[in-house]
Amino acid sequence: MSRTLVKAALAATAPADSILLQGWVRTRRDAKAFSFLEINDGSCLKGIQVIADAGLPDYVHIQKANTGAAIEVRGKLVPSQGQGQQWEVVAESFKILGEADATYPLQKKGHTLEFLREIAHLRPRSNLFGAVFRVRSRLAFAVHQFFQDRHFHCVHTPIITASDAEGAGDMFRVTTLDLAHPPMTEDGAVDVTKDFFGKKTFLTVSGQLEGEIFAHALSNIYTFGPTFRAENSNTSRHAAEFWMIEPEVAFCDIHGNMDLAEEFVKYLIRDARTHCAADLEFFSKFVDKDLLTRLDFVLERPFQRCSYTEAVAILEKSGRTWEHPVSWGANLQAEHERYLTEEHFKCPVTVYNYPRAIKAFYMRKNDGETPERQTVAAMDLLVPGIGEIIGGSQREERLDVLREGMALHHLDEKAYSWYLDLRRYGSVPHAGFGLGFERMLMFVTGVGNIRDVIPFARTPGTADF
RNA sequence: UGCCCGGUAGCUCAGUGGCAGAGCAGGUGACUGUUAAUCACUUGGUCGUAGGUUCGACCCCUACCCGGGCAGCCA
Repeated sequence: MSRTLVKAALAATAPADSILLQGWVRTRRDAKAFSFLEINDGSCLKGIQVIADAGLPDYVHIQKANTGAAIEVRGKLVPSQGQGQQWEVVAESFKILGEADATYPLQKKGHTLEFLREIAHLRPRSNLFGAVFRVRSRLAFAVHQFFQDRHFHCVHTPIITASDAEGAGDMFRVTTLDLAHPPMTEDGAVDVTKDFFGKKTFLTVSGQLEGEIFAHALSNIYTFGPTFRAENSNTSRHAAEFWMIEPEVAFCDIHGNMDLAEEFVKYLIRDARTHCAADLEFFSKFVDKDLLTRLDFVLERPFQRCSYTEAVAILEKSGRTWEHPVSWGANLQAEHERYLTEEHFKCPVTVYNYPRAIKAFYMRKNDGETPERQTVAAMDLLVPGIGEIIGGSQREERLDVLREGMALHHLDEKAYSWYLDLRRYGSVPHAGFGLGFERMLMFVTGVGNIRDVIPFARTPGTADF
């Protein structure tokens, strides 16, 4: 007999004489003559109720069917006599596959997220984390579907990179050298030519530069992979290892880029609303009461757009006193971004055209501006509750202007010869952005800490499991 | 990295310079359909660690460790 998933059993349209369930016991309630078991197999949020009559030959083992135990049940799927569920299974035989004794940490009651983080190997068996990781799986699929439907090609950019100045933060060093006894050069430095790659290498902080290469060949591309930042960031929205989606589009400017970002974010929300309805309702009930109304509101109205210069004017006119002063040329701080998206616009907002001095070298210089107010075609998509969820830009496609930008940022052209070549041979306007997958999941689920939307979080001082 | 809050039973927490507490979980029993079942009884403690103050410290002080929040950095 083949296994029936709980999800399929609960969705049955007719009784079944004989089904096989396999899963984990969530709870057991004993009466004198029978026991109720709730079995969950992760296929969906809900479990299915199983009734084991005391007359069953296996019934002597029922005491081993504790919360957490793995169990196999054969029986009939019948309409439930009780309230609360349409179907239930009358057991004809059951087998304990894996016992769980009283030390099983997941109780039949609510646990704090902090406690569950410490038992990350068991937390996917909880309602909340089961739901989070089902949504994560679905949205990972939706990312590919969105881009594939629009004729984007998926590019697997390298995890290990030798360029150490991509401008997106501190990097993790990759080496096979013996750190206790590294090979040394004559002048007393570590001899990196003896390292595995013959040079210093790091974990990637972005696939963008390599993505640009492929956009200049396949036109529309995206990457979706792990990204590593060695920043000592201790906040609810930073992880040292996270997943990022980076589309790169040839023949596209900053406005097309903002359009794509908005369409993408809305697509993912809509996909979760459609395909993860039960899980989202669970979040709405237990995590964030306003979740569903907020998601629907976001789907309905266009995202606001405002230039950095307009944003600064809005902040100056707000009458607020800021911890970090607002002035043209300074970066927008979290308090400013929160004000814009949560109070002023009360919806997602894309801020674009930032001062050149505070942005990366590869962002396209805007024409016709004064040196004092020189901007680049950068954009950040801010959402309520999280802040920046997307950062991107139109890239500088003009060789001379790009070289000027590199000089401004004190970058060595030799290290970027291949990047400059893209501007020498068939250069085209192009643009792209990076979406933080975990931040998107936080927004869609309402879960407030990035450590709770990634299976095994890597943060400063923590790399367990 | 800085500032702030916390660490007491398996979990969530209360507590007070003078005998270590509750709810849930676990155990035993009861219960003819329960559904975070219910009812009765019950086991369970290095009060984060190390010093210090004190007749006496879970409580006050210092350092450290761990967790969380916020900020910076960013996605």
